[in-house]
Amino acid sequence: MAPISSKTTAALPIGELSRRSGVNIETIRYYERIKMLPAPPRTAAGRRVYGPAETKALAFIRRSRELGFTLAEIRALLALSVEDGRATCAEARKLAAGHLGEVQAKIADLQAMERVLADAVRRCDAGEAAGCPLIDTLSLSRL
Amino acid sequence: MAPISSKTTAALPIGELSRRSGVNIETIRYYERIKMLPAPPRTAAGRRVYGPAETKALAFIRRSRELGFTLAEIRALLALSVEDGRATCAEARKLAAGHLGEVQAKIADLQAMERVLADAVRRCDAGEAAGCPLIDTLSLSRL
DNA sequence: GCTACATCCTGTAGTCACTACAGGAGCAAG
DNA sequence: CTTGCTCCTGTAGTGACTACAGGATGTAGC
Repeated sequence: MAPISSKTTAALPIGELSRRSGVNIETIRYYERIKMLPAPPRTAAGRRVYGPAETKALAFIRRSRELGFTLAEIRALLALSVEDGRATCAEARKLAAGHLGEVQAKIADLQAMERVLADAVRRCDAGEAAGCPLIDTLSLSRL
Repeated sequence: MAPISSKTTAALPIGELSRRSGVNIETIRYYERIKMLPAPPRTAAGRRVYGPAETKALAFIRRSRELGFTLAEIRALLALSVEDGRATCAEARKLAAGHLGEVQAKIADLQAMERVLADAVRRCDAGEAAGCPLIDTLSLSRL
């Protein structure tokens, strides 16, 4: 069995954290600048040293970004993640439900685009009479 | 019957063009600045006057934006729309097919997000044992 | 100790497609 | 003539990064 505190994430330089988290070095520094991530301790020479806390926060941010949350939303979620209790969870649920609605709306938008595009491409392949069906599709506006 | 050349779009000031096209005034001027739209003639006092050609170009751009094309892609499509011929149409088809692929990929991404979000919200409603299922979902990374 | 080379630092500017002013001029109606 | 609208230019801000420039530091081999 692995020891309780395995030292694999004990103290990482930014490059190693970047490699492990899949988050760009520049992006990590950017998160620090805009106060999404706490400023980590530094070596005598001024290099950042990341511990488990920062590593976890970054993983949280990355995961949230993958789910499409904005940085503003993630800031709120991060604040909620340190507290706990029923009210906190309800707050988080509300944020996520709102975001879920936006995701679903965006899917619907994209599916509408997909239908029109697929149809135009198909008509292009079918080789219609006059002109290009694709250009024609873009030219007609329903106004 | 309406006369062959109805004068409804003969010469519009920018505000009217904006209202009819649904494109923001600032956006129309922005398109002119980045050369997406040709610079229209001006009145003696320097005000823009839009004719049918500009109106059509703007409608083309708007329609293309609604279908998710980038301005760079639209620039290419606009160039193609003035030419014609089989090669031109094939070129347009290629652009649209590429874009269609991107749209489909984005839909797949969003659907993956949707699944995870919907599941997390559902588990939140179910009132699980320890902690908030939503925060937990965001905390665990598969790395 | 010296030389490469990798990694890190700060700070600034660029990306995309707008959007929002500030500060001023022109025009139409009452 | 004043009120209020539309229009003009030019600049700066948005979100979420990304890409340098120009320099300091760390590490490995000789």
